[in-house]
Amino acid sequence: MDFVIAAPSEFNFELCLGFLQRSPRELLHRWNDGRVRKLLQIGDRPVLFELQEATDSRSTTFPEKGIRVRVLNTTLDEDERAWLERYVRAWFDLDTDLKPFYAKVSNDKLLGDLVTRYHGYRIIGQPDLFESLVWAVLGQQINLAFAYTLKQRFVERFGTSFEFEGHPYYAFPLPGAVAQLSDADLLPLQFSRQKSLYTVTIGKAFATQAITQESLSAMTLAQAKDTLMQIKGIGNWTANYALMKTFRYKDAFPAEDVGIHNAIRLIRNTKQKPTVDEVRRLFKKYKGWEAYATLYLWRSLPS
DNA sequence: CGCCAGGTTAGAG
DNA sequence: CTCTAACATGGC
Repeated sequence: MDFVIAAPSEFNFELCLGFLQRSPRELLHRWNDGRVRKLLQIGDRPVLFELQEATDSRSTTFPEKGIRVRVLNTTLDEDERAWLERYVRAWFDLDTDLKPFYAKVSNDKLLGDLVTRYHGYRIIGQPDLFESLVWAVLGQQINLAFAYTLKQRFVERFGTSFEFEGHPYYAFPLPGAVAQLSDADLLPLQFSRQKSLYTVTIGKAFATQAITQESLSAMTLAQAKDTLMQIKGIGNWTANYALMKTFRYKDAFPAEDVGIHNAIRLIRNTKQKPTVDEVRRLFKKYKGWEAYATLYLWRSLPS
């Protein structure tokens, strides 16, 4: 079965696909020839779907810009189809109107050129809060390539997989499984003791429902951030990263992020990186769009 | 080899 | 409250 999801004109599928193709170690989706495939669980059923750009301006049966969704391994009923459509819309942040952001920063010193060059680039979300938080912890204080190595080992070892046409499709490890892990499981994957502790702590917080995605989704950004930061290992950077990627708060951004700092340094062509306080001051002019300012700065970084 | 990496915490001052 | 050391190892 397949269907098309309409996308706004400020959407560039290729750029967004580029983000998903960042690391050859990524196991949570596969890509090939302009298409991306991902495994989800609907209830207890594996659902494997494929996305590709849907552009056919000659047709009047679907919009000029859109994403074609094909479900590969099963058939969905109407409720499930609607659920998958919402998932994809959220994944690619299709419901955000970027016009006000572009208008705001079109002449900005840092972002002006970037929003022209990467017009239609959107925040690829991480719809699952647990996955968002653990991935952020893996990325703390190490280079992204190594973070992907850790994630690959973690997902291979503790996630579940579903085979289709000879390829495995992985799902992220569930909190219940992660809560039962220890240093003995994670240090061999080259987690630091700190990452090991933080990962298991987050697993326990979700497994015991001390934290639930549902309860956080009802909070304000400040409330959600405070709640998350009570968990050991989740600081301001991690909380904001997850809130930006999972709940898509447009005003969330990880001010401590070294990628933001380096992007600003490179655009300004200066030797010194800005301080966190300076970044916060700079970002005041992006009020309401801090998450997107962050995205475009990240995109500006070399490879 | 040396410096840096999509930070956070605990402890000192 | 602010500042600093420790974490821990790959990537380049």
